[in-house]
Amino acid sequence: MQVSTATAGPSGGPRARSRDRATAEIRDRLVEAALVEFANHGFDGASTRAIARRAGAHQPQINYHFASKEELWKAVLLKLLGELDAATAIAPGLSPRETMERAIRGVVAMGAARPELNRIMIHEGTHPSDRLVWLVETQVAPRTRPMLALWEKLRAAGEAAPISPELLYHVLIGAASLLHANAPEARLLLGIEPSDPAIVEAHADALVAMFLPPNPKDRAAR
Amino acid sequence: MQVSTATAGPSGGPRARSRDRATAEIRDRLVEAALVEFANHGFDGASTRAIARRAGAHQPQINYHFASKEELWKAVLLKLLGELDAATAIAPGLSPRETMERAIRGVVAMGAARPELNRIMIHEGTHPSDRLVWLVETQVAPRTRPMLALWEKLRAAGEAAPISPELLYHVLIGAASLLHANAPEARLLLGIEPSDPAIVEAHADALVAMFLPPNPKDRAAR
DNA sequence: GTCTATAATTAGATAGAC
DNA sequence: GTCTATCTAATTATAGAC
Repeated sequence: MQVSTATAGPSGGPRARSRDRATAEIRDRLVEAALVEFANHGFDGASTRAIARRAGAHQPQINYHFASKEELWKAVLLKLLGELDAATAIAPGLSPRETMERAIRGVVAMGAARPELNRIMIHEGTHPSDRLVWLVETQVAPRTRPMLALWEKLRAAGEAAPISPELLYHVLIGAASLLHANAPEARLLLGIEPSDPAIVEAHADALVAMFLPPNPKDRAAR
Repeated sequence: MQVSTATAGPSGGPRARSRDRATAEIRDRLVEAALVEFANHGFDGASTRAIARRAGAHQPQINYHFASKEELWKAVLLKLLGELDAATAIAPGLSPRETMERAIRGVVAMGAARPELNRIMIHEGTHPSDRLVWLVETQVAPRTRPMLALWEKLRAAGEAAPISPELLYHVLIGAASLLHANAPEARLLLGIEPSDPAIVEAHADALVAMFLPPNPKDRAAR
């Protein structure tokens, strides 16, 4: 990564700050363009020329602002995962069941708003690579553990569908994200627009009903 | 692979049949190799050289046996979809519920045995292309319609989870296939082997329980 | 920081000897 | 049918003028 080492004064006069702002902007434009190209064609299938063109920049600017295509890819994922964190942030004071419901709705909302994250993860997950190891070990695993612990608690309380924690992650993410990751297919096959708010809500409702079925004890208590 | 030098007689002596057999064999080896490369890297990311290497052939043989990379890709899908049909063939005399249960178990079994089909479909579904149009219109749509009709029947009978037919396809396929499509990720993240028969069975059992929950009427009748 | 030019490699496809 | 050589185009990355 190219750090903007100030050529200006000791540490940042007005001009240096203005230039830093411009640098941050072009970097973000490149990340936004790369996110789409990586999501559409996979890492190998995406070309830095197409990314630069989409960003309104020249191809060598990628190697200037990022050390390599791979570093650009990592920047893409860090940005998208930050947005995922915002969409699934846990609110304090909620019951385990409410927490899980919020997580499910957050995952669906994120998949609809930013299908690129799931597209990229799905592309990468199909074959072993150094990128996949980085992604799983440093990003996915830390985010997954709290959800699996929560699931075990719900299962013990009889409030969760009969799915083992080992299977939960892929069953839930698959059920929640494929419609959006493969939205172009859904448009052709079903003639629907997966990002339509009414569909997003129906989708989330269905998943909550399936993964968090009504608790028999609650029904008895009513 | 060296074939008998025979140019053989006018139309189909023993030697011609032997050559046809050899041709069919190399074609299938190329299809099997292509299936893995397309599944791992997507259409754009897969190279014909890597495919030929995996098949123990030379790169120009692909253009000799298939008109183009795209025709090879279509041959891959026709083979895999034929196997899917075999795995999900409907048995006569079963109730709608039993038929749906068999379909769910067949989809899971196919995903575990041939993860390449779902990997390729997932790669293609992320962006519009002529290949996607061909895939959806000529292959996916005809196979999907009977399943959706069956689902509506089950929903009307109160035997199906509360998912609209429009959402069913992607929710079910996502829940059933992501674990296998992204098996390399699951191995790293969870330390499990998704093709393990015990996991395949537990996975299918969980999906059947979630998508075909016990019918309240049946419970009342017991 | 940008942009032109280009190096070094690889892509899909073809020609022609065998 | 196979296989070597090769064509054209596209790839990531770099050099250097501005």
